[in-house]
Amino acid sequence: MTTPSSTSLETAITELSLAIGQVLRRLRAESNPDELTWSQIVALARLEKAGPMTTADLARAESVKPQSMGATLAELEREGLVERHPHPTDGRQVLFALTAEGVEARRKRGALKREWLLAAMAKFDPDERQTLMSAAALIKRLSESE
Amino acid sequence: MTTPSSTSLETAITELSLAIGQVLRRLRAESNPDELTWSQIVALARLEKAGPMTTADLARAESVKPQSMGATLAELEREGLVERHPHPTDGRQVLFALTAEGVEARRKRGALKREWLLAAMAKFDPDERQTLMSAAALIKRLSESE
DNA sequence: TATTGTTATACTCTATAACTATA
DNA sequence: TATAGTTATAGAGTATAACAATA
Repeated sequence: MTTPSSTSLETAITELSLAIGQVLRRLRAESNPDELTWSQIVALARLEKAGPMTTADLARAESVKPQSMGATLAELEREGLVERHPHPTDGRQVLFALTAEGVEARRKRGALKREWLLAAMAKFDPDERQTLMSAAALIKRLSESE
Repeated sequence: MTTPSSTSLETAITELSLAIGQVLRRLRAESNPDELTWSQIVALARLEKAGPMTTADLARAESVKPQSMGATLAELEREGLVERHPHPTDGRQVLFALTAEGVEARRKRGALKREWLLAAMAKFDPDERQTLMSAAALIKRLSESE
């Protein structure tokens, strides 16, 4: 833990985590009153990819507490972007599913963030884009670590 | 914007941004009552790297509003981790600098997050670590885009 | 007993708006 | 006028604690 190589690994980790934090602040800042919030986009994207899920499963998948995910889902439900269905066999559980409006909203009301990222990525050369795409998969594994 | 290649770029971008968000949530979750918050770590790291800075410069560097950075610095000052110095020529500006306690705190009170990241990185092979380190520099450029 | 979800409450982070002091 | 910083207020995101319903 005190060898030169782990020290440089630690420096690199600091740089990586600072950079990650900053990109997320930039993404959050790309917004207008109609735009979905980041946590809403994340929840909708997860439901679209994985199909109907319970609050607890969504919370586990996104590394937040069930109460926090519950608040996000309550707001999405209020806007008609998700709807709840009873679980077929377990009366405690509630399955949340995207509505047609939810699919539409995810495409349209996250546009500014997507456009900012696309424009920023366009400034990289193909090799650099490839590195970022490879890194995306690794960062995903990183977030699932432990 | 509708060609196959930009579509796959867009998919990759979505994956990248979701992964980035999730890593940051994991990092935030690695905490105990003594641990510094993420925004405190970021501000201390910036001051340590770049030397004394004004609120406005720090805010620009981290893509937040001066008022937001002011709140972070006020808390750090209350804990004795930074101190303010008058600007030599401009009476409006205030230069914030790390104290000895600030240097110490950055090393010790962000330990859980650093340990989690180190442990997670240890699970990658050398090629993958190299990809992540290259990506760190690119992600930094991404955050500075525009 | 353990799990799912809800309600209540609080803290962090960030924003906007209005203000003061200095340039 | 323009800029640096402060104060006041609000909203998003998340957490913990206490509870009810179901398994």
